[in-house]
Amino acid sequence: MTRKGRRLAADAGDTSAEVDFGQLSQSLGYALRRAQLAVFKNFRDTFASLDVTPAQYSVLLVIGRNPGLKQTQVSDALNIKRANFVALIDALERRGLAERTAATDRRSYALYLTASGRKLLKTLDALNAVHEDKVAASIGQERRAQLLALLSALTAPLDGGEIDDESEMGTAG
Amino acid sequence: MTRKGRRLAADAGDTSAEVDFGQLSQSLGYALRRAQLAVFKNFRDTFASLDVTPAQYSVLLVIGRNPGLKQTQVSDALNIKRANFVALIDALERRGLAERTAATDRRSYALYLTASGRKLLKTLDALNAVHEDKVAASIGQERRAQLLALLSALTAPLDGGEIDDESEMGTAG
DNA sequence: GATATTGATTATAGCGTATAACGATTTTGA
DNA sequence: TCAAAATCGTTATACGCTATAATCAATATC
Repeated sequence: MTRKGRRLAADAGDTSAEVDFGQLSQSLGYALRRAQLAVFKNFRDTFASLDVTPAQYSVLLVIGRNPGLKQTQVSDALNIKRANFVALIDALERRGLAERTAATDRRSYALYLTASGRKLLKTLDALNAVHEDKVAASIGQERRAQLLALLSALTAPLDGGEIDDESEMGTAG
Repeated sequence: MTRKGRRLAADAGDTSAEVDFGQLSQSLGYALRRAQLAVFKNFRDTFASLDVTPAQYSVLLVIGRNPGLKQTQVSDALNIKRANFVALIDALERRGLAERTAATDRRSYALYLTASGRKLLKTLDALNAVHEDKVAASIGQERRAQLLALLSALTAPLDGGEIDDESEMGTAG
């Protein structure tokens, strides 16, 4: 029996008592939020033993693949305000995973991973593959790829190019 | 060469300078996060004139569709900690949109929308339809439905049922 | 009727995010 | 060349969202 509206049993009122979610059941934003929280929770659980957050992994990954970037470049790429990036890179440096080195432009630093940072990143990449597999398990690789495609199709226009109020919409299929 | 990794032009270093995102480009979590932020931003923009947040809309909607629920039931349904729900419902009550009324169980309140709350909710529902249309415009109704289905298929198992570490995975397609 | 549980609340702490302002440095353009 | 503007990293700060523990009143349990 596939109920269309999402419903939950209320632990409190033991009788009947299910909650009608109305249009929330058809809301992309609500579904995205729930999915994102669930996936991030899985990520955090997977990475908990190494004490690495999603944001930290993304920073290590970007520095590892783009050695020598300055802070602004990394933070811009990851949509992190440069002011908030300071504490992030501080923590990674304190743990001996990344380092700020002098750049030709003396206002900035060139960021690199340390040997230990590169080594950890390899572990993290492997863990991340495990995490992605776990997440994809419920829908399978094919649907996972579909989902990725749909998400970037959804994100790109909202993110960068403004949506014109006057533009025809709804028949993009 | 079609670069597989997502890349961004660096505004700073004018030459070359694109950022390699590596496995982030194929990460469901990262894609979900970006999509969710983009969609929520669109929501906030759409609802800004009425000063209603996504959380507030969800509360009004659930109370409107389930009059008489107690705070715990609403907050549980929306995955809001009951402690944090207090300020939320306080604000709605202060604005004259919802009200706490005496319940038979005198520890709790029965929540209802006021007349003004019901009226606003109608406006919000209309606005929400506009918002959803705007969001769906980039991918069309068909793909929007696909996306919703994929998201709930992804969320449900991670959310409720634990994923067994020993279970076979990856070939669910 | 003593004890445990529930519902709402307060206080508090943490994290993520946002802005403004600052000092040092580099770039610019008159 | 030199003053003004822009850039880079940083600090301070504030807001929102989330999480936990503790409290009080009321109810349920046995």
